[in-house]
Amino acid sequence: MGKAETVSYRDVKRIAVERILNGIWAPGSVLPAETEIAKEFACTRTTVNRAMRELADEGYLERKRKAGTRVRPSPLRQAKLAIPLIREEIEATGARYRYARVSREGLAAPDWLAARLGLEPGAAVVHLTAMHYADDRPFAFEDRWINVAAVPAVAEEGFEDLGPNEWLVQQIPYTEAAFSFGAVAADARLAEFLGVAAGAPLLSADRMTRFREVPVTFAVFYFLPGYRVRTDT
Amino acid sequence: MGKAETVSYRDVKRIAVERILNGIWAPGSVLPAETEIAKEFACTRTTVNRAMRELADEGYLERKRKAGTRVRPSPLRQAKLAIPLIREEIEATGARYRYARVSREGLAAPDWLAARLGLEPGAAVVHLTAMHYADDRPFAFEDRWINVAAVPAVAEEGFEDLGPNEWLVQQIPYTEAAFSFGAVAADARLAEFLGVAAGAPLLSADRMTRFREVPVTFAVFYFLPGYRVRTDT
DNA sequence: CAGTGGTCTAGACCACATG
DNA sequence: ATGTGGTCTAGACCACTGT
Repeated sequence: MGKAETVSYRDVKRIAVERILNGIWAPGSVLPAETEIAKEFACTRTTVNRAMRELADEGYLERKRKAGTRVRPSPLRQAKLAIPLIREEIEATGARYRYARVSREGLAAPDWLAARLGLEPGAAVVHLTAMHYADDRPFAFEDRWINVAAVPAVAEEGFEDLGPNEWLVQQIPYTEAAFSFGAVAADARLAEFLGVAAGAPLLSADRMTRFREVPVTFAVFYFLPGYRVRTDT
Repeated sequence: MGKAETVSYRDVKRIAVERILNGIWAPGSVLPAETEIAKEFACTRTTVNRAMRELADEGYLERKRKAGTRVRPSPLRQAKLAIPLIREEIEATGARYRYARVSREGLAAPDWLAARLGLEPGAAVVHLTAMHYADDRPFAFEDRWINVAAVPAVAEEGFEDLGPNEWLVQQIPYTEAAFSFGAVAADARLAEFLGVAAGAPLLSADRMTRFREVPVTFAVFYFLPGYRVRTDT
């Protein structure tokens, strides 16, 4: 009658989550062994294993050999952030994106930057500032430093037309990045460029990027008051 | 001579990432079919499949049935955020955590809240405000609304000693949450509680929580200037 | 030591999307 | 129509770790 032919790992996941939510598998308690569950569901252990592995990834379960699988006493809270790629973010709203370079300068890394990136003091860097507009309204101000040793071609690039992010993605597509978010008050320069009052609260987003452990770039974006970063979920 | 006995999906992943970073498998290009790769690595397709599936999860690859596996033209940037559980965050720094309720009030949901949570207008809610201290210095101000229908026991709870987050986790351990971050200026009340000047830039973190689609709670946390949220990576 | 999860193999069928 | 990934089965050996 039913259409059940084979049991999918999705089925196992669904039912397992149901049991966790219902408290049938209570927080902290140990689940039956994979072989047991496989027997109950009439599927192979491989299938159960995949289901349980994913549930562990998702923060529901904790697994240890010999000790077994247990329901996380307090659920692991994790959220995925989609990284704001400014151009796409603006165009997704239907607005027209515009980039404008403010300044570009090659110089020796100041101490704070060298310390932050782990560069030798005085290493060559390029300092770049730029504005991003949505339909000609200010959207974000970018303040970026690029490690010349990591991307020698940056010495020849003026960034007049192409934003540094898009340029860098062409040069070094795959990098590791660390982010942080905070609130800062607009100083006179930021206030002018963003068209807000001095002291206005801005969301600042730092981004540190490495390629094979080598620091590539450190960028700070300042967003207009009211802008929010959201999780996908 | 070598110790190679079997090929692990980790080996496949490692080598695949290496090839992507080296440009051997260039952005946008199509990889050989799983059966081909399995032949090359002298392992089963199952093993290749797991490696490729995880690399797709991690943002390196894009997979489609028939079309095959290709290297993401521009890498998918995603970051994992560990959710700030204030008590743990404070205690992790070695500071002493202290919670203090500011106010608690049962009332009908105001329109903006009903709209935001998807409640019927006038639904019963509890409004709670509280302070979180680190070593008796202000750390964050919490402004929270709880849907009584989702957690009837909240009607009996005063939150004098136990913070709402910890209480809620006991009541409903497994929930779905959506977050957003932004910058706001401290109003007079926030300035007083946090010990900063009015207008100071504060990081605000919203958190909307549901259980089986039912809205449970909406909370906003305001953090002192200087506070930053970081990704794990 | 012994039990549990971690992983690989070998083979099969299926679903989907492209041409 | 056909090729590619998606998934399941059945069985095996191994690695870790609690007792």
